[in-house]
Amino acid sequence: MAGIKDVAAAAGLSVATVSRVLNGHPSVSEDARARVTAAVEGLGYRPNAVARSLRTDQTRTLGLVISDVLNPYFTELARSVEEEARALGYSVVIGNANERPELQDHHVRTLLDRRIDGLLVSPADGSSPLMRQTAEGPTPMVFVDRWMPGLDVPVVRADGTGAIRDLVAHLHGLGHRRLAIIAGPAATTTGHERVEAFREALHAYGIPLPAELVGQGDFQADSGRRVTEGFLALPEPPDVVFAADNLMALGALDAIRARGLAVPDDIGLAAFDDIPWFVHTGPPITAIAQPTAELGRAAVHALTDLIEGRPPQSVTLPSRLVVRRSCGEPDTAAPDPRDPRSQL
Amino acid sequence: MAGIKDVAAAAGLSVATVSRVLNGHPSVSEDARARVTAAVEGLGYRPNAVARSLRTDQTRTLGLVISDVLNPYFTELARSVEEEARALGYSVVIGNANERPELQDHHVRTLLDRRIDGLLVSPADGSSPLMRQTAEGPTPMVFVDRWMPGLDVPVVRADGTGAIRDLVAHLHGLGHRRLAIIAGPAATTTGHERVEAFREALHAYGIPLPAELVGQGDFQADSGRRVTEGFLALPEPPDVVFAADNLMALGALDAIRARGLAVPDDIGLAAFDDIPWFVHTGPPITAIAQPTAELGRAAVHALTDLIEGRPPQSVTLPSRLVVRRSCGEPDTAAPDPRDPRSQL
DNA sequence: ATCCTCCTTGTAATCGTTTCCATGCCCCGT
DNA sequence: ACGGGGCATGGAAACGATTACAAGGAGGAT
Repeated sequence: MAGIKDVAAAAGLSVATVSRVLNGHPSVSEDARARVTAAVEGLGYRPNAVARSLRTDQTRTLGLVISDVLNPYFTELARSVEEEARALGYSVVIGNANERPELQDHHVRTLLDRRIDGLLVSPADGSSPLMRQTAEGPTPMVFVDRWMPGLDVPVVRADGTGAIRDLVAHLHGLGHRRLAIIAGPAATTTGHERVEAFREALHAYGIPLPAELVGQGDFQADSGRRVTEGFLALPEPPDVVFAADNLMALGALDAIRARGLAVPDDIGLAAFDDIPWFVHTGPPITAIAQPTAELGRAAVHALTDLIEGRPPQSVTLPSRLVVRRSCGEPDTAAPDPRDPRSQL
Repeated sequence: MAGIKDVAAAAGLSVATVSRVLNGHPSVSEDARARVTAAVEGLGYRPNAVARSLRTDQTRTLGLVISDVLNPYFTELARSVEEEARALGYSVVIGNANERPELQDHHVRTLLDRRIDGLLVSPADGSSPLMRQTAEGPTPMVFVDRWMPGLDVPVVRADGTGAIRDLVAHLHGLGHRRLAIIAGPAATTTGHERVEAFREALHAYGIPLPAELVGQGDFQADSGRRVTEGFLALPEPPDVVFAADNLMALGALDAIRARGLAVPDDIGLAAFDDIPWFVHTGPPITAIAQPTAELGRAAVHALTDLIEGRPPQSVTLPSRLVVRRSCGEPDTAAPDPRDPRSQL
């Protein structure tokens, strides 16, 4: 493969000049610029990014470690991160932790070894020592969606409390009183925050959240199924099940159907995280939508700010309730025929 | 950040010995090994992968360029590729082409610049000059799912003809005679192959496939919606619409509902590519399932074979029909309560 | 005791860039 | 005419690892 030396030889110039042309250095003659351009063209030369990175100590690459690629929420987050990063001249390398702390650490280590310029993490685990250490290390880092408290790392996330209050109001308006939640892992911020927000919102209506109506899930469909089976086996099953993420909601839907029950007539279902498919399920699922794409963009900005020496900004964006039919007929007489999420 | 020199100094040895220890070179004393290990531990040293790559001319990284991350089929493919690659000691960098040839080229170029050891591509476009050029270049390459004819590049893919025949038989058995298809872009292999297989399968039953029943989509939901609206506006609309991928099927479902029609009573719907959500739609959608995870694994093996100098193997795996309820009640009296896809 | 071999270690070249510094040149002001 | 200040260019030193080659030392065979 042709190197910069070959270009220099072909252009009859030194490698220094070729490098200057390639990097748009001002102090280079028109003539030299033209000769180099021609030689580059002729040889099909492409600079070796590895060598360049070694020398300049920057890779123009961002790392993104997410907890589960198969979760459409994270997929969309990843897409938006990549798009924004590309617009700013960075590449993105994604590491999928699969909700497993040791895999998460593996990816963090690998990315650090590769000398990425910055790291975007949605921690699968509340207490990874590697993460603490990384946060204190020289590589810029930003948390997105989930975070770890007590670290001096900017956080970009959505706040669900308002939307959860709206959801509870909606459910209460529909006459539901016995409400259950499938929680995420307690080790994640999103895992317990959503439960607490739910509990508080219920409290405002004087509704308690007893322990038997709080199921412990792990953000995967199977756990939603399992927890829901438990709810349904209760002497007094809940009126509505609220799943703390979309995958567990799907599992819950499975469990309800397997039991021969109908949504929403026999039991209601709502989910945190709205995904395009929720429009098409039977029935369409009421959900809390995060501004996923904006989160991705904001995270990239916070990270590049950090990398390029500007003061970074933690961001918290609001989520919003999207009412569909899985908890009973909505209050509005005529449901909007063009659901905003039906635009895939 | 600590470098190999610091380790050497701390251990009282030369960098050469340190490097040897790090790479498991046999000829190094127990004593040296221990001193180096201690120094590495003490300094928290991690080798700089960039420098290593420059010297050894290998990055232990694979590139994967797919057409659309938001398509669950590709997401799962990516996941399986990453897992298998990791098991073999490689990292994976994903490039999302978003079905746009110029973006695809951008990612291919970036990956090549980064000197990845091998490239896995599902071309968004049948005729990218860059792709031809890359195929002839020194970087090992393998096509997965889609491919470009006329290039000496191994192909790992699923064959849908058998399953499409099964689908047509199923539809015919249900009494459907007027069958339409939403095709993918003609520039992709999967785009036209599926139409041809469909046409042939119909032919075996003496059913024609007139031009007005072949809609031109682009593998995105919107195109499915648009094409289906066209079908429904026909003087004689089809009995069943077969979408060549899952996203277009979702668009079709939208269009049908928007028209106030019911699936399968008013019109049937089937899709190529089975995804977990098809179990939960109203009604569950009959689809053709590809062995996605196996495809990913096989692709990684073919690529690493090429990289490591073994003879690579093109692989074609069969797809299979998964009958659900979107084309009418299945023939079997009692539908299987445990749909295989309900395991997310 | 001498020589040969094997094992361990160190010195230094190398990978492909960027960039500091020195050099030569041209042009301008005096 | 001469000095000085750009400007364009080239030579060579990094960046942090791997590895070819050389060399020193221990130990066995003669």
